[in-house]
Order: sequence, then C-alpha cells, then structure tokens
Amino acid sequence: MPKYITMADVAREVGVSLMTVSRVINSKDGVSLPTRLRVLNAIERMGYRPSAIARSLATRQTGTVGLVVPDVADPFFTDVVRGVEQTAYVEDYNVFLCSTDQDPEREWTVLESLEDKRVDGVILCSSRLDDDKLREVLSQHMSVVLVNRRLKGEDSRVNTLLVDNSLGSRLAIRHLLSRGRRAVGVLAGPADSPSGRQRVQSYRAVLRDAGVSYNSAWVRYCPAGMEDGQDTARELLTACPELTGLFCYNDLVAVGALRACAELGYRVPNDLAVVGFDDILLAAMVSPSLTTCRVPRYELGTEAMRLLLSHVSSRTGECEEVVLKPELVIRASAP
Amino acid sequence: MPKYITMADVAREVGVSLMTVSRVINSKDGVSLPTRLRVLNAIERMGYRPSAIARSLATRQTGTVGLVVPDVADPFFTDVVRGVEQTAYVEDYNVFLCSTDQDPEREWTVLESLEDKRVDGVILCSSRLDDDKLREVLSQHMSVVLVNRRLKGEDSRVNTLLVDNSLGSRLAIRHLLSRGRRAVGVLAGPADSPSGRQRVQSYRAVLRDAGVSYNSAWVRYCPAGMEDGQDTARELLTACPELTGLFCYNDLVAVGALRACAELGYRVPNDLAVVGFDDILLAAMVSPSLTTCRVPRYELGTEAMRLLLSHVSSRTGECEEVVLKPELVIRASAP
DNA sequence: CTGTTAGCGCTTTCAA
DNA sequence: TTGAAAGCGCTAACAG
Repeated sequence: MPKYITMADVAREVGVSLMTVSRVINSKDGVSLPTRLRVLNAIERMGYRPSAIARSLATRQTGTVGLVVPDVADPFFTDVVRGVEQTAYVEDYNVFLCSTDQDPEREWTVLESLEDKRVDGVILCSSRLDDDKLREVLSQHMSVVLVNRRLKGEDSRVNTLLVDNSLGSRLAIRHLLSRGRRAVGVLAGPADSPSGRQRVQSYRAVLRDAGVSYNSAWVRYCPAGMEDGQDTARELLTACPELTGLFCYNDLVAVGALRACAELGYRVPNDLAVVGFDDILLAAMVSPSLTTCRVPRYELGTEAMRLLLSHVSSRTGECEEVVLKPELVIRASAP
Repeated sequence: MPKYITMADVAREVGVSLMTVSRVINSKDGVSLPTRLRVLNAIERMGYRPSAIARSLATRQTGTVGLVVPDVADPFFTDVVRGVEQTAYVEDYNVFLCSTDQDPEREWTVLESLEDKRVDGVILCSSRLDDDKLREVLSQHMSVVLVNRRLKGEDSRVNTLLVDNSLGSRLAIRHLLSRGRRAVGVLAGPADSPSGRQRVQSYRAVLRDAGVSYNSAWVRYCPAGMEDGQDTARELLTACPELTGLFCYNDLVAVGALRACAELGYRVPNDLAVVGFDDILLAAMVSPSLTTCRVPRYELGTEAMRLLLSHVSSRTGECEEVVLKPELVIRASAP
C-alpha cells in the first residue's frame, strides 16, 4: 500500500511554502532558479506526483472525458475508441470508457455517472435516448460531441460528428446499378436507426433518379448482428427471389447475408451481388471478400476528441458540425 | 454551461446542516424520516448530484480503475475490455481505458497518469515492461491485477490472472499428432512474449513425450499481426516443405498463414493442418474455418475486475493467482 | 437526531 | 521572489 506524498511533504523537505512548490509544478514564474532547482530535485527524489483529484477540486477541470458507445466489442466502435484514446493520450487526457449495451436506461445511468465524476466533456456515440431525455442529460455536461446522431435545436450547445450516409448509399447503389443489378434489396438495420433510415431514403432516391422501379418488400429492417443478417437475408431472399443485388446496413449483416446465400445455394456475386457498410477487418477476410463503403472510423474518433477539446478550451463555447465521407471499396462480392 | 449544485445549496434550501444532507446521500442513519424526506425531495427537485471529485478527496477512494491494454482494437483485448466494463458497471465503478500501443514507454506514462488520477486499482494486460520497471511503477498503485504476466517475488502485492498456455498448446499439438500430423511447425509470436515461449515449451514437451522428433527450424518467432503471420508462414513453408501441421500464436497469425497457403498453393487441411489460438470472431468466419484454442476472454475481463475489487475492499490485502483454461475448438482447418 | 469543527491536497487571491 | 489565508465540495470525528 503506497502512501501518497503530498505537496506539503515536499515543501517541508525543501523548507519553502506550498505556493513555491505549486509554482514549480505548474511551471509558473516567480521562483528563483536556485529554489526551483531545489524543489525539482526534492520532487524527483521523493517521487512526488501531484494529486489530480485535489487539483481538479481546486481548478474545476478534471482532464478526463467520457466516451460512451453502444458496444465496446463492436468492430466499428473499437476503431472509434482507438482514435479517441490516441488523441486523448497526446493531449494528456484520460478517458472513461462506458458501454451502454444498446440499453437507453444504461446509457442514462452512465451519463449520470460521468457527470458525477465531473468529466470535462462527453463523446456520445449512436445514442439511443429519445430527443428529450438526451437533451436533459446532456444539459448537465460541460462539453458534448454527438457522433452518428443529430439533436435538433441544440446545435449551439452540442458538437455533431456525422458520417455522410447518403453519399455512402448513393455510391453503393449506383455501383450495383452500373453493373446491371436492377433488383436491389436492402437489409436496412434497426428500424430506429437514423443512419439506416437515411440510407434507405437515398436508396430510393437513386433508384427513382435512375428510373428504376423497386418493390417496398425489398427493404427489410433487422438488428445489426451477423446472425440477424443471416436470418433476415434468408427470409428476404426466399420471399423475393428476383433480387440480383443486396445492400446491407453494415459488414456484419452483410457477412450474415453471405452465409444465407451459401445456405440457399445462391452464388455470390453471380446470382446476387452483396455490398456492406463500414469496411471492418472482417470484410476483406471473408470469401467472397466484401464490397463495402469504408467509413473512416479511426478518424471519427480523433475528430470527435479534437472537437471536444476545442470546445473545452474555447472561451466562446461555439459548436461545430462535421461530416466525414465514406468511400466505396470494391471487392469480390460485387465487382 | 451547467452550474453544478453543491451540498451547501441543498442544505440552505432545506434549512439543515451539511452533515444532514451528507447523511441522507450516504444512506446513513441518524436522520429523522421527515427530515430525510425533505432533503431527498430537495435533492430531486434541484437536480443535485454529489461531486465524486470532492468525495474522493475526502474519502481517498475514487471509484475508478485503470485498464491498460496493448491495443484497444485487438479483438482479443476488445472482449477483455467488455468483461471489465460490464463488471465495473454492475459494481458502480468507472474505468479509464488506456492503450499502450505495445510501447513500454507509453505503458509507463499511462500508469503514471493513472496514479495521478488516484485510481483505486489497475488491471494491466500483457505488460511489456521489464520486471524492475514493472515492480517500480506498480508499487505506486493500491491494487493491481496483472493479466497474462507473472512478476516473480511480488505475489503478495499483486494479483495475477493467467491463461493456461501449456494446456492450450498440449491440446493443439496432441490433436495434430492424433490426426497423423507429425511434422508440426510453430509460428510462435513475438520472441519476447512469455505466453509464446510457454507454448513453444509445451510443444517440445508433447513431441518429446510422444517420441516424435522435430526440427528447431520449424519454430519461428514473428510479430502478432495478420500480415506478419502471412510473411513468416511463407518463409517457414518455403524453407520447410516437409511440414504437415502448423500451430500459430494467435488467430490473426493463423489467418495470415492461411493466406500464405493459398498463395503458395498449399491446400488446407489436406497439405497442411493449421491451428490458431484465442478463437476470435474471425476464426469461425474465414474459409477454411479455423481450428483453434478458445480463450475465455470475456471471463478474463470479469475475473480481473472481480480480483481487483476483492483486493480493494479486503482489509487483509491478500493476493490471488487465478488460471483460466482454454479449450480446443475443432473446425475445418484441422479437422 | 442534528450540528460544529477540521481536514482531504491543491490553487487562487492578496500581502509582504 | 516568496508566503499566508481562504476556499474548492465533501466526509470524519466529536459534540450537543
């Protein structure tokens, strides 16, 4: 059990006041070089480390941020976390990682616990809270970055970081059309996912613009896991054997679809071209390898942290909205 | 910018002293029911949340732990993180996630930053620090759980959580031998990885016990990524075409080996049987699907957190060593 | 049952 | 250039 050295210990050792030690620690001037050196020496010798807790209480800044994600193990958020962590490290912040497990109540709870810990700010990914709840809990936080979610009316208090879903959708669907796939189905992800809905909208728009007719039965909502994708793909393909292309909510769902195809005897891409979303590591690894929309997930993390810190240290408190662009990666499942 | 309510605000509002409010918050008795109710009511109404910072300073307990991993995005640690986070949530702790990026200096730095934040304890996974440095930095922490690493001589101050690598290795090699693969190579992972070395040792022991001769050229150390596995496998297979089996440091390396096989025209499992380690999601997904040693990663996380909390709240400060057992999962790459 | 007095370890005035 | 005093928001130890 280590006994923490305090500033008073150091001051006593050197024979100066607390303030002198404090000044040295914070590299403030007003300390003669000889004194500074003696203090520095004592600090080193005694192994003194200032208590961030005490400092936080006095300065009202904790040097910590909260990162809230639906699922730590989801390969999508895994990279976001990496990005946040990396930038935090460089900027000398620590990050509280919280998983909500997709549960709004748990999301609420962790946001409160972060408030208790007096984090300097929060990065909230893919929030499942409804607008009112979200507004309420966020109003308690000093700085906020919302990732993958827009909150109307709060643009002045909340930073927003989005992926251009419409663009992704357009790239994917146009690619399929350009390859002669005119009957394109969609595994649209959770019905309550804004990004899913956005992509379906763009899907419709592209087909309309291209003068290609489509059937509303071709679009199915589904949970975002691989098993879910497999099950829903099986249903969709059985119900609509006319499909020649399939656009999936994410790569996990797409891999599920691939498995459903294998199961049903569909050859990919001959019988059915499949496009995913995100470009997780797995996408390049399955066979056939997956054509997909690459989302810059790591950059999502670094950018989120950048937005947060710039808000924290800005006197004005102005907020930004940043949109990152996906790009199409063409592989074997939809060449 | 929210203005935080303080305990004094609540006390003034209700017309009682700080202590009464404090007692109510901490559910201590010595407060009459009517008073308690009035306080509770005010807290609710004013939206008061006690500052964990101030409380930490007073109690010398922060309700936070540090989790240090080499790489947040590594699918292995991803599940460990999930386990830790889950248990932390249930037990009302917050976790600081730190990535070391395999860099000993960074590891040192983050451990110091966690010390500054006065975490109640630290879970350190696969530390790359040498014994002395490790001992030094850990001596500054109240409670420690070392995962995948043993530190001799500190058993009384440090909890240890290990995977039974020997067992895993034995299961894998015996499986290969039982299928008639007698020329088994090893992609052993980083030369400085204790778990890698442990597995190589068991590999030798099993062959010796089985009376099977082997060639030391069959064992190659390599970095732990997929590309690394692919490169090293290519070299190994080219140099030792007599191999009929391959035991890999982890699944990523094994998948790399699979790719090298495809490249070189080896059929798996006909020409070469491949066994991985860990059983990450990817293992079941590649083709041929990967035979591997499943490591209970999520349990590693929950158990680590359990060990930590039991140490934190134990008056005695006794430490434990726990070993978790892997099991063989037989799939197509080595049926 | 309730309140008062001291800190926890640091920073922020303001004096010297 | 240095230091003394007060306070950040809370709890622990005693009173009453």
